[in-house]
Amino acid sequence: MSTLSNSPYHHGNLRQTIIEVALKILAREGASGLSLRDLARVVGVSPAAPYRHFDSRAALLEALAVTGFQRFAAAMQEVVSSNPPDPLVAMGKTYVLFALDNANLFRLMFSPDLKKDGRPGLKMAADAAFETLRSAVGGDGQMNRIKALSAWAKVHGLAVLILDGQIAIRAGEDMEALIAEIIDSL
Amino acid sequence: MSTLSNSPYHHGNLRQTIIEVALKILAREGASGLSLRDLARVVGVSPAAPYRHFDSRAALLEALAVTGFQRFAAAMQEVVSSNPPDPLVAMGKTYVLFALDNANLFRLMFSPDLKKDGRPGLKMAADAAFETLRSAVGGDGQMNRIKALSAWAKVHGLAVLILDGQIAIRAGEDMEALIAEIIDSL
DNA sequence: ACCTGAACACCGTTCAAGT
DNA sequence: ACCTGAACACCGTTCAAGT
Repeated sequence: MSTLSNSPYHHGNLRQTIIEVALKILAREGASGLSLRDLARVVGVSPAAPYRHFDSRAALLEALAVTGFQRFAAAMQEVVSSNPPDPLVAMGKTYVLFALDNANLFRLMFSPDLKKDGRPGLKMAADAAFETLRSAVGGDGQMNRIKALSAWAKVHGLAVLILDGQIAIRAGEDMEALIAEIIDSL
Repeated sequence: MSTLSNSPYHHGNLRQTIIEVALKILAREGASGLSLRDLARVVGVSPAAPYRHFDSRAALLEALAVTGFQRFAAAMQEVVSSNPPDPLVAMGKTYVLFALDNANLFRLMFSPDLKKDGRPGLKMAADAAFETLRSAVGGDGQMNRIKALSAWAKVHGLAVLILDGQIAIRAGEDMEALIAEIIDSL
């Protein structure tokens, strides 16, 4: 049971609170706008407090990215479970829409700075998420490696280019329809 | 003619010197490892000196990214000029190899933080580079918009996934051969 | 066990002042 | 015109000290 104390962070929930607030700031400002000191200020805690729960800023970002991969994997699982007529196409659309709906989180998941640190938890979460993809797509042996990589590259590239604003919508065009047209050619 | 003075930056070449040194640091450390103060130290100038030539750190990064898009466009022009049997495939391979050979520069060119600032020079350089692509590929009207975007997404996605280490090489496999196999299916 | 306060070594940026 | 020196408001991180 939670107490009515106004210093609830002695009760072990600071870590979770930090992650939740950080996810909100990330969604609004992007990773570069997420500072540990500012985060501590928002949460109402001293600048040193987050270090009880995360080794470093990079460790916090890793935790956020891991959350992102888990949500991503869940979205993929869900669309597969719904037994769509063409699973590959359905997953491709979900992949791109997830990126658009979680733009800054998606960018963090593939951030080179995070990868540079070689954090093992991130790679594990990413591998787990993509294993979900692989098993759904190649589980029956219908696709070879080259075809699977081609499909992945196309879907991922589409997501990244739209996020970057490189693929812009034209007058009278609908982004979801455009995505569907491109993914349908898988 | 250059002087033998040991303070050559009164002669108007500090801007160019900064860009050259910054490109080297970028290649080694990535954008997050490029600090203006460190850069000034390496060049042998005060921390405020770069501000005579660049409005901000973001303005310097933009200049580097613009240089990147110019080199990228030049690489694309060159491969088209060599009249390859299949221009689309040849450009695709050059696209991916450029990304691998200039990893940190390529990442900067598509950096969300840079885009976030809405710097107009960056968008112009990017548009010019991709116009080169478009005119080479769609100039004869053989490709429609969907096919062109599909090819672009696939090539760009392949580059990004390899850079991120998501597409790893297997035993006895050669990365260039793998790229060729994937691009050949364009 | 968990958090605070103060400190250290950095940043990006500005601005008066020097040549 | 171009650069310096010093300052300001920030960082991430560490560490002794408090409860």
